[in-house]
Amino acid sequence: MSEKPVSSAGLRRDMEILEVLAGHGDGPDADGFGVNWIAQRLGREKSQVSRALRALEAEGMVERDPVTRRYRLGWRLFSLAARTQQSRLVRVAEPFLRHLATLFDEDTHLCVLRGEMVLTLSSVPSSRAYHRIWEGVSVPVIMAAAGRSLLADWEDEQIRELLRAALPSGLDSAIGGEEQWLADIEHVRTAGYAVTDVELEDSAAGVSAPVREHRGLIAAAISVSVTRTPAESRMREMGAVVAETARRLSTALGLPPGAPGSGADRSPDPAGSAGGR
Amino acid sequence: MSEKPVSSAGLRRDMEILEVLAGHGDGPDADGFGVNWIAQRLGREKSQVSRALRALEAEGMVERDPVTRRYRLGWRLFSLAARTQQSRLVRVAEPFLRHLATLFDEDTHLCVLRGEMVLTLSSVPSSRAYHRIWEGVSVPVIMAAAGRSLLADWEDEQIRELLRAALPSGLDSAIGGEEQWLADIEHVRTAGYAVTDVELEDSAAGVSAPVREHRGLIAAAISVSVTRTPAESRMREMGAVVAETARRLSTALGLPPGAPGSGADRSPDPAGSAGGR
DNA sequence: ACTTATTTTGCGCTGAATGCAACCAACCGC
DNA sequence: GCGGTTGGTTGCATTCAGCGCAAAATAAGT
Repeated sequence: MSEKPVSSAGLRRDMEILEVLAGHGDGPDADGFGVNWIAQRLGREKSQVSRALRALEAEGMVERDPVTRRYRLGWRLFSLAARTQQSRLVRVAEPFLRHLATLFDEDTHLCVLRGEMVLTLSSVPSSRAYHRIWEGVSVPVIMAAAGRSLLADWEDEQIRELLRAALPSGLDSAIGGEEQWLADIEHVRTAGYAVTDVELEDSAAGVSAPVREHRGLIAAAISVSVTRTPAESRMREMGAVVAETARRLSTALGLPPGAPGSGADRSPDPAGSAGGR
Repeated sequence: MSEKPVSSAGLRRDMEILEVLAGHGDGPDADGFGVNWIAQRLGREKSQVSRALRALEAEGMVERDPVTRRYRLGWRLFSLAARTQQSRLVRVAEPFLRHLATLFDEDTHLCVLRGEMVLTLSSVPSSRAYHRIWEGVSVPVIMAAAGRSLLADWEDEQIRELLRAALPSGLDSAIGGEEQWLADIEHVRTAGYAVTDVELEDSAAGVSAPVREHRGLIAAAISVSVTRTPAESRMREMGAVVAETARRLSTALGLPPGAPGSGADRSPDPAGSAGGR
């Protein structure tokens, strides 16, 4: 009659504490929070919070600045998440891919970037008959429909470098020149998806959108290949849907609500003058 | 003298469970883990694990596949992890790592010191095929390529202490003796980077350089592992580039242009942070 | 259907978390 | 130096929540 004894009290308390520590935005955001502040915010006993925090620290869930005595989230959370993110990606993405595959009735793929190659992790085929199996196959990033989405966070300079290295011959016209690429990528940054016309023979055209993991980095891309190219407007429609799906997948992977385009901080050029090769 | 009332029992149990869920590599890696398997692996009561998992699920720390009934880490954990200090560091460092990875076409890592272990925060793989995933994994500081860079600000005496504690057997020759270490570290202080020959099997050799945060303290290290060892001179070239990149990253983190060697204040007693005991 | 494998639940008992208050330690202005 | 204020830890009796055992429920084979 009272309530459900669903979750244990101690755990709930710990989670509340972690949530407070995670919550940037209110209070002295500067760095970390003191015991008293947390206790007051949760309406709990100081002693309780103090002890809980010491336990959490012993486990590495939080860490304490030795000088300011303030707590913040610890390395253990990061470590746990980082080790699992990889395997989690495919599993969590599957229903999203299937949704798109049935919605458009086109082959839908999940791709990741490895070096300068795009690796297809999983595919959901359309209802139409045989398809080429892409799972486990790598193709050069400039050839893949998902390429533009996967590179969206790269510095323009790095992209140019990659393109110049990967476009030895006069293929420029075939897959679009450097400027076309940069324009496409800018489109990914603003609109959230990419539209490609002609690249690999098998997947003539397609739309793709970047998927971000918990840290906000682009971890993968959803790519829908289109066999018979529809009208331009239709492609854009599809792109918007794919982008939205990719965004929801990102959230399911733990990406916090903020910074969808990751416009947060385009960090300064790491290359600089270090040209030596 | 029986035991230490360090950490609470329930929390420790929960952490052990999470650690099992994060640890893919043994057991039915495929998808999550069942209650029984976890209980057996931890040597705990099934009932205990069952209840703990339900509580963790209610908090979103783990999630259960409704059909296979297996557990795996949940969105809440990832969401929290995204807001750690380490995540911020990773996000800022990523383009710098990528720059090095493409420049050398070698795996590039960002590592931090945690107690006497080196935790790899993020890795950017080279174009060459499959590599071991190091993200979220810790290795002893004496085994890591980044170790020398991370310890560069320590007092010689403390380094000796650490080495003596960490070198129980006759490994000295394998990874270089005390004096070799101190010489290497002195090299980091003067030249800004470290070169290591043979440590972990997987990352045979590499170069690394320390990254400093706004106060000038070493917060992390960039480490480029080299699979096929190139000539000595080439390694030194790479070292210089890595050091320069690390310095740019430091600046991006808020380090003022001055005091690159941070000879400013060799902090008197960092020993307080010593881990287990 | 039966048998096995896996997970959940009921329930006394014990140990660990709770809350209060006292205690400790900085920090601040004077 | 002193009293005051803020921030954090510790001692201790009470009490409640988690523990383990075993039995019930559920799923999965055969």
